[in-house]
Amino acid sequence: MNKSEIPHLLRGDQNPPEKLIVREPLVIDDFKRIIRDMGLKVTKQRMGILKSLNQGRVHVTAQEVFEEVSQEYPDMGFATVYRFLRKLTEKNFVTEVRLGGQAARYELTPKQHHDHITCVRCGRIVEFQNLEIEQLQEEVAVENGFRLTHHVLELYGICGDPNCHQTN
Amino acid sequence: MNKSEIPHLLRGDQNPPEKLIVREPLVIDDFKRIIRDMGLKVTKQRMGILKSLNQGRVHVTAQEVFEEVSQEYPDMGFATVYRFLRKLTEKNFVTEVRLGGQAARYELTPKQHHDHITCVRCGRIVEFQNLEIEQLQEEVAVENGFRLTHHVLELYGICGDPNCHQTN
DNA sequence: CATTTAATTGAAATTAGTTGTCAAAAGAGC
DNA sequence: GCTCTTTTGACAACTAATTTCAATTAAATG
Ligand SMILES: [Mn+2]
Ligand SMILES: [Mn+2]
Ligand SMILES: [Zn+2]
Ligand SMILES: [Zn+2]
Repeated sequence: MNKSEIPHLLRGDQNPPEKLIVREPLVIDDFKRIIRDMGLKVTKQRMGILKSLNQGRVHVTAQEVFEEVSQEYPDMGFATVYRFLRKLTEKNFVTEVRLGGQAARYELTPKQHHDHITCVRCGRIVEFQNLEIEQLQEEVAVENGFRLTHHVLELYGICGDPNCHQTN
Repeated sequence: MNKSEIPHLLRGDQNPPEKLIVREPLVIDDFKRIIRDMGLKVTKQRMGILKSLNQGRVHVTAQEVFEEVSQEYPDMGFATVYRFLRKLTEKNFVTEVRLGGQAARYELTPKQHHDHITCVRCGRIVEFQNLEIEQLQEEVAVENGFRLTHHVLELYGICGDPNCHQTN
């Protein structure tokens, strides 16, 4: 990874930032538990999809999951990925992130709720948590006579990478 | 409109709420000015699209615009609506609102920036403005080494309409 | 007003992402 | 292993949006 991509270095901070959103990696047995908790059968395809979500990049598309799992199970179908991602999302084991009309991205739902800020130049996604904003959203809902169920907060901007600051 | 759909009445407020986001209706000459400002030719299709956006419902889909303009110009094509809405959006005369993977909705960009809260039961969309949240978004961006360009904040919940409170 | 020219149009094809269908394959309980 | 039900992959279908292209039209020019 290019050092210039790391904002805290550009800002001259002394220590690397703690990753804001903590993810405790899962093991094989966790995958099985997740699948059985949903009342579904454990299959190699489903195990592969969870394994793929659990390692490597965090916000992946169905396409990316498909490609990754296909390495191990070459005759897996697209539909299986979409179907299982949908189930996981319904049961909140996975969170769907939709960035501006593009393909949906998926991540294993971490303990802490968070939102995202995306670089419009390089596509880098940074996670953040802001309890003040969360609280204010509740207030806005009440003021308008709503009971809040969920929200989508996506920030877009230009990140600290010098490549992303080109004026063109 | 059903009285029970109006949150301020349910909350027992004395006066109807001022519409938070003010929209000064445009006239024919404004449409022409908008089109010419973009360096485009004035056509009856484009005039019809702007007229449609200017009257009636605020957050409309391309489909809805197409249907409305088709009444007057029955042989207008879909592509014309999409093309012009895209141009208008690029030039910020129109704002695209995307609610959860559905078809994009469009509105003439009003003077004041605002966000939306949508009822997950009846689909009603209410506009709001919260400068505190806007400010906090800026701070979040800076903290993460970003220069903020824009954001998407969509709240979802259950509105004041009794029909929307059914526990089913 | 007529001529010219480049922009715009509608129809249809195309794309991207996702969902539905269905017969064959494969888990899970016995 | 046998049975029953779920799950699967292939492929069709679907939705929203975009692209292509020949015909039409706005508008600049004289
Ligand atoms: Mn995330
Ligand atoms: Mn609005
Ligand atoms: Zn960047
Ligand atoms: Zn409602």
